[in-house]
Amino acid sequence: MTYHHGDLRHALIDAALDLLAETQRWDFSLREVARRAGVSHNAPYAHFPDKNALLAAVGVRGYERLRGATVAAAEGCQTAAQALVAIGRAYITFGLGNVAHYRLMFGQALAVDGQMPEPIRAAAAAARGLLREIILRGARDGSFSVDPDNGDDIAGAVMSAWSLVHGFTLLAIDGLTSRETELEADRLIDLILLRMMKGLASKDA
Amino acid sequence: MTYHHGDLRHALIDAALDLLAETQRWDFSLREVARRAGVSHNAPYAHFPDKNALLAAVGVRGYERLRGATVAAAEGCQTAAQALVAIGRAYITFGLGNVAHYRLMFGQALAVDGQMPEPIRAAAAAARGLLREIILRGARDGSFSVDPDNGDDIAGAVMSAWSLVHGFTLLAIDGLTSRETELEADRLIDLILLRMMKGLASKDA
DNA sequence: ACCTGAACACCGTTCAAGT
DNA sequence: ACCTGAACACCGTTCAAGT
Repeated sequence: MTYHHGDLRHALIDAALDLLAETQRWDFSLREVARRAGVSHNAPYAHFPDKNALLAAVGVRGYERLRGATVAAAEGCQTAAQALVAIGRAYITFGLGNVAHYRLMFGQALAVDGQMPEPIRAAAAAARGLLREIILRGARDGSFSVDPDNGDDIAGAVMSAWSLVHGFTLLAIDGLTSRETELEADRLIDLILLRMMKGLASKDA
Repeated sequence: MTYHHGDLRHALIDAALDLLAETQRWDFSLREVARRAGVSHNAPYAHFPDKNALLAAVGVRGYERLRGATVAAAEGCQTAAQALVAIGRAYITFGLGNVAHYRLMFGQALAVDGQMPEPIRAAAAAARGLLREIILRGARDGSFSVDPDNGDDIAGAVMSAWSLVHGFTLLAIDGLTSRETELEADRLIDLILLRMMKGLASKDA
C-alpha cells in the first residue's frame, strides 16, 4: 500500500476539518494532520508548500460552507429585508456552530506578512457581493435607504451590515456578550439584527 | 547580577508588548520574551503559570489602553451622539494602530477551554459598561431610541454598537473591507458609523 | 522567592533516498 | 510524482539545583 488514496490533498483537508470540529481549536500541528491521514509527517509538503497553505485551503472551505448556509437561508424570502435578516441569522448560527473554523477563517493564522492570501480575499469579496445584491434589491424596492447609483453608499451599507454580524459572532464566540440581564442568546440576536435593519431602513419603510 | 530588576513580571509584559509592536504578530515564543527580558527561558514560570497567563496579562493591558483611548475621545463631547461617534472612531483607530495587540485581545490565543479568562471578561464587561453609560445618556436626552427601563433593549443597543465597531475593525485589519470603489479608509469609517448611529437614533432626532 | 541548566516530548521544515 | 526516515533548529514545560 504505497499510495493511501488517490487524493491525499483532499484527505489532509478533511483530516484538518475533523481536528477543527473535535478540538474546537485551529492550532493543531501539521504532524497531527498527517497522522490522521495515515501518512508520514512530511507527506503534506508534496501537496502544500507549508502549513499556512493547508490552513488557507481549510479556510476557503469555511467560506464555501458559510456561503452555502447563507444562500440557503435567503431562498424563499419574499422581501429583501426578510432575506437580509435570514442571512444574518444563518451567518451567526454558522459561526457559533463552527467556532474554530470561523475563527480560523478570519484570524491571524491565515495572514502572511499582514495580508490574507488571495483565495481568502476572493472568498470575502464573494461574500460582500452576496450582501451587495440583497442590499441593492432592497434599495430598489424602497425598503433600504441606499442610493443604488452611489458606490460609496452601497459599500458603506454592505460593510456596516457585515461588520455588525461579524463582530457579534466573534464576541459571542468569545463569550463577551452582555450578561447583565438574563438575556437568551436568540433574543439578543433578534435585538442586534433589529438595530442593523434600522440602520439600513429608509424612513418611510 | 542575580536579579535583573525588582519586577521581572512587569519586564516580561513590556518585552511581550515590544514583540507585539515589532513583529505585528502575537505568536512569538515565550522563550523569545525571556530572551528580550534578559533572563533564562524558564524564569517566566516564576511569575506566570504558563504562556497563556502571560498573554492574558498582555491582553488586559490592551483593554486598558483601548479604554484610555476611547475615554479620552469621549471627553469634551457635548452630546451623547457625538461622544458615541468619537468613541467609535477612536476604537477603530486603536485597532488599526495596534493590529497584533487587538487580535490578541479577542483571539483564540487567550481562550482556555473555549472560555476567556476572568480578567479579560472583566475588562470586556467594563467596556460594555462604558458604552452603556453613553447610550443611556442618549436615551434620556432623546437622541437614541432606547428604553432606559428595559434591560434587554439597552443590552441590544450596546451589543449592536460594539459588534459593528469590533467587526469592522477586524475586517479592516484582515484587509477584507470593500475595495469596489476607490474608497478611502476614513470615508468608509464615516459611512459605517453613520449607519450605526442610524440604527440607534430615535425617529424624531 | 527567584533564577539557572539540563532534560523531555514535541514542533515546522529540509534533505537525501526510495518507488 | 509521491512518499519515507533522519536530521536541524526550534518550542512549552518540568525538575533538580543553586542563592
